[in-house]
Amino acid sequence: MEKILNNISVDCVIFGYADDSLYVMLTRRELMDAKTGQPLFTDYTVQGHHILTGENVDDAARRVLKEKTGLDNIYLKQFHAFGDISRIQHTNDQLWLKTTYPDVSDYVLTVGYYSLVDKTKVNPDEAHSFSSWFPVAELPELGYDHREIIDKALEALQSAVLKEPVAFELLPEKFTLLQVQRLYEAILGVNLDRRNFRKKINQMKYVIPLDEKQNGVPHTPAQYFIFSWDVYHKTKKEKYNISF
Amino acid sequence: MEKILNNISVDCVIFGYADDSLYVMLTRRELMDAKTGQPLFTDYTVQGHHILTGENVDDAARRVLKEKTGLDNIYLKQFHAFGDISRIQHTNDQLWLKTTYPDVSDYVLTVGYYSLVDKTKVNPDEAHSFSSWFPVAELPELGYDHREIIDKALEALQSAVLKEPVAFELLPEKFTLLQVQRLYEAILGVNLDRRNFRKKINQMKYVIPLDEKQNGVPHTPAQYFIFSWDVYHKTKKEKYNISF
DNA sequence: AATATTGTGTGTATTTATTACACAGTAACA
DNA sequence: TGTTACTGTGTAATAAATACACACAATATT
Repeated sequence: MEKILNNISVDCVIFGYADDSLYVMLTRRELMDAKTGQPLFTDYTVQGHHILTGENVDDAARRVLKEKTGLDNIYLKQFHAFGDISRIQHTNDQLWLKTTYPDVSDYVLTVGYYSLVDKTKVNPDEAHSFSSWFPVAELPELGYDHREIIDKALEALQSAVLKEPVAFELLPEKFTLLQVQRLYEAILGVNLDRRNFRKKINQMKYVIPLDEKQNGVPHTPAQYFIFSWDVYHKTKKEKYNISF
Repeated sequence: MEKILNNISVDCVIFGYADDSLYVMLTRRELMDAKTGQPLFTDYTVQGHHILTGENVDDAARRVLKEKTGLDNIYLKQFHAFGDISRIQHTNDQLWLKTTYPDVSDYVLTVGYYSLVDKTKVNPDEAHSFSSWFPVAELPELGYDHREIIDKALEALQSAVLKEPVAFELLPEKFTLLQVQRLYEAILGVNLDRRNFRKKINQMKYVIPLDEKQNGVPHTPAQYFIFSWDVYHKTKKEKYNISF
């Protein structure tokens, strides 16, 4: 019999990419006054859930991601555990918990994960009815410590894409160099020089040009590339460069 | 009244530096057969403890570090949460828990922290009687999933010292360039070219030469330097260099 | 007094990476 | 036929990474 552990949860910061922009999936939280039927407050949270008995914490995160996006086998990475006693102590959070989840403990440690999904592949029907996408730069009011969680998730994602080719996980199998650049720009929040960026990517042996070009685009068709994890793993070297 | 939370703990991987080498502090775990008085097994674990009610998880880690080393205000960083159901399921671990901590839950999520201390400043009297230092390259048999925890802690430390000047936290206020180099070599486990390393450090404006030299050393006395976090923070720039 | 030991301080040539920057061309569409 | 939007390309300047050798100073050893 699966029960929830009332003091351990996971929270998934689901980054969605589309239209050259980065979004976060958030769930609306609205508490109604029992008497008047008026909303007491409205805010948003990232997707989370308590872990179940007998469940690995990584599996709990995958479960939440699957529930909210319908997606499996997606890049999903733990980035930090949040365990301050104050994290669920604000008035709205206490009200919400007491009325909605009376069994939850006073103290909940949550393990934060982020993932990076193709926003266009998340079927709105599969997403939870109260969930929607917000541009990372324009977040609404957030519950609990979820502002901190999202900030830290974004920092972790930004570090990750500079150090490992995880961004390629998100691109279609065949992609153009502009697609790679736009993705990096969306994640990092900066503009990158096109020619220098292409030079950089071109020197990566594991980004392999195909004999195939775009079709039906209203401009010079771009060459397609594929990413090879195989070549990547076979050719990568340890680097010991101090850079701060 | 402070109680322990029986399903959440912290584990501190305490790295100690001395003699140009990196060590890990481990605690001996020996279970005796109640009848024969013979040891059933002996192994080692990193220092951990369950968190207490009303305690921030970061504070729990600080508490453990203080208990085991007597040290306060030391670089201590959370690096990963470990929450697989199998992590305390091995025979020795179950035997140990059932006889020693019967109240502990079947499932314990642990939050891993690492710290970096001056091994020579850890007073052996203050250290737990069963604790001792092991070179990172020669670890004994480890309990639970502590091999994985230590491996991941070391990777996190290695990444951290390349990206941020945290290694300087460990050096004495006044240090020589060779001391910096030896510390990096110990943490990274590689040899670095002396002239290139000095060139690198010398270009850092926040590593400031003093008008003071070593004394009583059996070779040319080296110049002392200090590290300035102030200058560091004032001069640091965001970098967006892809490097993998 | 001589010598061994151990670490200090210094420079250059080569290669590689980073940065800043401009123009001609192609496919679709209006 | 022009407009739009993106492709593909190169160079000069600067900065960083790498590989590598010798003279010197302070102490300890004989």
